[in-house]
Amino acid sequence: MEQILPHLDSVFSIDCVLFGFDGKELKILLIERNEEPFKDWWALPGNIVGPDESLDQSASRILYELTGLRGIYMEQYYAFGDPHRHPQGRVITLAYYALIRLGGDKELRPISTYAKRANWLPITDLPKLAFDHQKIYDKGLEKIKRRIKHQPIAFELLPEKFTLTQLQHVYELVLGKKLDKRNFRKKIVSFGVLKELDEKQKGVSYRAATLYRFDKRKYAKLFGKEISF
Amino acid sequence: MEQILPHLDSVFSIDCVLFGFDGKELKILLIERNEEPFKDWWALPGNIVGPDESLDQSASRILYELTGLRGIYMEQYYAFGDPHRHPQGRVITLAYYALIRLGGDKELRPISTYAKRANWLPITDLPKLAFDHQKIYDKGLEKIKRRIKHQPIAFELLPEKFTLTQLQHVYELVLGKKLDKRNFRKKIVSFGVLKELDEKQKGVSYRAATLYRFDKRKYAKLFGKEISF
DNA sequence: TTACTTAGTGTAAAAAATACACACTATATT
DNA sequence: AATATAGTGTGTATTTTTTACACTAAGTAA
Repeated sequence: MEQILPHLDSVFSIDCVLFGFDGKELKILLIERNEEPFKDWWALPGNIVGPDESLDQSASRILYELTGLRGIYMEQYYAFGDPHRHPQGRVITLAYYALIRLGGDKELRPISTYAKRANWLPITDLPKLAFDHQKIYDKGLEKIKRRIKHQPIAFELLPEKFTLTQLQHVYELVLGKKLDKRNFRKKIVSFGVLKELDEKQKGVSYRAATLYRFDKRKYAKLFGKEISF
Repeated sequence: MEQILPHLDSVFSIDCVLFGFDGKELKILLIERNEEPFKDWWALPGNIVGPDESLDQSASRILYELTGLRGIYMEQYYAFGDPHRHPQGRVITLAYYALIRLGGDKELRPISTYAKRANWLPITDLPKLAFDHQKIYDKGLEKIKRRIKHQPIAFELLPEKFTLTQLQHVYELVLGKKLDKRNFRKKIVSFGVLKELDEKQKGVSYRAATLYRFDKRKYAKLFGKEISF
C-alpha cells in the first residue's frame, strides 16, 4: 500500500559485514563504539541511508567512508527490523556484505567520528557484538557460504594474480572444511574460467607455484551468472 | 551507525508476492489500485510496517488482512529502495513471498479499502504493474526457483495429501521446464521425506493415483534445513 | 467389451564426485 | 656440493548421481 505517505518517524540504516582475507585468515571489520548505547562494544560499521541515495549507492558510500575503498563487490542480503533491536527507537537496518582483499598496498583510511577505532578481527575469535549484530554477522556468513558454491565471489578476496592453493584456502575458510587438493584443482580448472599465467609466485622459500587470473569475460560468456564450485 | 536517531521522513512498507497454485496454474495475487498514483493499474498487495511490529509479523498481518489466511510460509527476500521508485516520496519497501494452496474451501476475504478488487492472475499472462513491482515480482520468482531446489517449499503449494504427479507439476511450473517422470519419482522418493498413504485420489475419471503426505518430522531429522530436489 | 486416460515401473550408459600417494622443484642450510 | 625442507603438481580406480528412454497396469466411461 503505497499511495498514502504518512509522516512517520522511522530510521533506516545500513550495516556492513566486510569480509577481508589477508592470505591467512578470514576477518571482518569491526568498530569500537564511542557512544551510548553499547559504548565500548564492538559493532558492525554502518550508517543512515541518505534521502537521495539508492540502497546500493548508500552501501558503497558507507564502505568508502570507512575504508577508502571503491569498486568493491557488495550485496544486500537481509533486513533486520525487530522493533526492539535498538534501545532508543525503531531502526530498521539493511545488511550488506562485501568481500575485500587485505594487506598489500592500501591502508584503511581513519574511521569517521563515531568510533574509537576500527579493526580487522579474525572470524574465529570475535568479541561480543552490540545490538543484534551477531545475528547480522551469522546470517552474512551463511550467505557467503552458500554463494561461494555457485558464484565466483572467492576471487574478490584474492589479489588479481593468485595460486590455486590460495584459492583453495579461501574456499576452505569460507566453507569451514578441508578440501582435497587434486579434486579441487581438477574441478576448478575444468570450468575454464581461470587463465594460467606465465608467471610464478615470488618470494617464497620453496618451489614457486603458477599464478592464475580469473577470466571475467570467459565466465560471463559461459555461465551468464551461475556456476557450481 | 545507530547511536543517533535523527527525525527523518521515511516510509517503510512491505510488498508481497503471493504465489498460489490451484492444481493447474501458478498465479499471483494482484490488486487493482483505486487511487493515484497508478490509479487503475495492477499492483502487488502491500502495506506500511506498523511501529511495534517485527517485519515478519507485519508481513503476516498484511497477508491476513488481504486473504484471511494465517500460518502461511512467508519469507523476506529483498529490499527495494530506489529514491525515485515512488513518485510521491521516498518509500523503501521490503519484499516477501508466500506460497499458498488455492481453490477448495476458503475464499479470499474481501480486500481492504485501497483497492477496487483483487485477483489471482496466472504468471504466464501478467499485466503491466505499478511502481517497480515487475522488478519485485521477477526477483521473487527467481528466488523461489532457486529455493525449490534445496528446500521443501513445493509442499506449501499443495494440499496436505497430494499425488506425485501433482508434485511434479508444481516443480515444472516453478522451474519452467519439463521433468522426466521416472527420474523425478525416483529422486523425490529416495529422500525419504514423503509418506505414502493408503488412500487414493478420488473423483477422477481414470486410474486413481496414490496419495502422499510430506513428513515434516522425518525431514527435520534427516536434513535440518537443507536438501537437493 | 472396448476405448481412453493416467499411474506406475527398471535398466543401461554417461557424467560427476570421491578417495587416495608420491615424485618434483626451488630455496635454505651446512 | 650435498642435504634437508616445504609446498607444487599430477592420475586412476571406485562409487554415486544423473540422464535417457517405453511399456504395462488400473480404473472410468461409453
